Amino acid sequence: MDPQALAALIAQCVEKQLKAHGAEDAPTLIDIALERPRSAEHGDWATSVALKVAKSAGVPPRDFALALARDVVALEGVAQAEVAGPGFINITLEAGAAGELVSTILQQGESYGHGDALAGQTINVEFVSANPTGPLHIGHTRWAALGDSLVRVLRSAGAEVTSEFYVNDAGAQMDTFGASILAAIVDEPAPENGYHGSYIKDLAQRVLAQEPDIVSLAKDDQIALARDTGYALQLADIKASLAAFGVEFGVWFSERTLHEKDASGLSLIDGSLERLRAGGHVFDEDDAVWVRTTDFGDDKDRVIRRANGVYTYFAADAAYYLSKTDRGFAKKIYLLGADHHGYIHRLKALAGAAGEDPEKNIEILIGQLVSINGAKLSKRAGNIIELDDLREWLGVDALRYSLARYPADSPLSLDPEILTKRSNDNPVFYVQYAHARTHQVARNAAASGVSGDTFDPSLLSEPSEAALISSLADFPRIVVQAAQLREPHRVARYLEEVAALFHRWYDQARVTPQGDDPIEPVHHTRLSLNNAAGQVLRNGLSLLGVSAPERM
RNA sequence: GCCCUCGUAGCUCAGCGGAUAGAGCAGAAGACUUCUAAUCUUUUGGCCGCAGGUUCGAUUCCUGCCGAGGGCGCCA
Repeated sequence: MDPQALAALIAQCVEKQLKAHGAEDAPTLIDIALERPRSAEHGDWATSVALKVAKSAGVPPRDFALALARDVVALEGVAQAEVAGPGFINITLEAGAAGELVSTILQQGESYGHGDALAGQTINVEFVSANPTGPLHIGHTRWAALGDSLVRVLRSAGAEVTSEFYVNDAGAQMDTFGASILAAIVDEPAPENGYHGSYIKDLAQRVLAQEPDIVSLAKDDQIALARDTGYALQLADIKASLAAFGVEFGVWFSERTLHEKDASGLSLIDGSLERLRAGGHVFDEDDAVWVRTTDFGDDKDRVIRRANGVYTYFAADAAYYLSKTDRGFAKKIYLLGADHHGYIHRLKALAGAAGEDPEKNIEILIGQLVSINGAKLSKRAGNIIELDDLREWLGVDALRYSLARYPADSPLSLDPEILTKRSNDNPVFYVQYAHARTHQVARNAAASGVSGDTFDPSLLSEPSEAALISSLADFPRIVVQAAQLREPHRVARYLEEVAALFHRWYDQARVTPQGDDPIEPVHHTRLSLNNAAGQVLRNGLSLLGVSAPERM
């Protein structure tokens, strides 16, 4: 029996008890809040539903729990239902009923963990969105790992998700970028506030190789050519870095397309301003056009078009936001670095000014900085640490896993020595090793004639087996939770728990008989449990973009 | 000055308003003629920054304070 089915049955029991006490409100499935107790003495599953609904029934929680427990224990497959503490109900399943889950997992295979909790939601997740003026650095690396895992988790929960990279390819920084490359080509010092760092010199050489005639052009044309050629090269590098990191984007959205005039001479930005004006949150003052973002919690109103008629960056943000709406995304998720947190109010204000609900249609996840060995890194400075270097140094798996196992808002300092260790210190190896071990066990089983063709779940009666099974049963719920809370790190933490329970079980129960002992049904049955554990570990790692090796 | 995030074991960090606050590492003691010991078992270690509030119940939600980091533009 899986927890969802159990929760549904308990919901019926609760409903019955509520009616018996004359209360009207029937609880939803969420109210059951079936959870896995930390302590094994508390059974396989526990619910605090009695504490929550007792008030509406007008009886003390413990009395309600006692009555409810009598109904629950009568359910098929339930071995025990005990009331503990103020009114918790601790449920122990019969070994056979719990073990059935193993065949469910093996049947569903890769799709075990997929669900429809977020079905019908169309979500746009924008992340990384680095300026195409330089290589991706360690901060981008964190957002790439986190954002991509979030996308996978959301999809697994049934949402329709598009991952998107906003390319800031318009604006003065692009000209500075072009001028910086040009300076390197003609061997002049970099312009003030320009980009330096050795990658500019590399780009300059590649631009020169591609456009050898650039030196003979007029100055403005030189800058434009250096800019556009360098941009194409740099963006291709960024795409290649992300692809090597296992991160794919559905849409690469160019900011320039927002500025382009259509046949009637109007750009998307022009149109957006008029749409916002219609919403009533736009006003004119000092010859400039403003959005009253203070209506939505911003600390000051924002200029969207300057007195000189030029749009601000905020105008492009507005047009971009509306573009997402026009492309059918009801929910827009932005993953931004901590240095962009000042954008929260103005972005939410955009949603409000556009006539949408800032609480529902837009979500902004702010991520804290990462450091390695306490060193913080700056993009403009020459000492950036690149994603590519990190990947080659630590490997995709260790890097992605380490970055995805912490919540985005937790400041993070990684220890490179731990990331390269092959032991318990390093959680990615611990989890991957557990997965490899399931394959090793299966290989040994096959070699000694344990086929798994007999499956009798009532034989899975060891405490370590019950613990492993109920953790495997929890996977779909963990995925939904990670999706709803936008916290993919929950998957990683869960996998570490499954790995620990698997290792413990491996230590205590054998799949292949020892020595000359005969092969018995329990061995076949345990092979199925072993394989189910491997499946869950594999499915979970895949949500994090981490490989699941069969041998280590 | 205003805004955002964070403050949990010696360290790095988990913790969906619930039970005795957890994991790994570090410290102590054990288990290898092994299904790979890359593992497992036992154990030491906490005013959950401080003070109030809401609640049957607060590490969790709210307010204030203290501390750490980051950010404030008619820049992009």
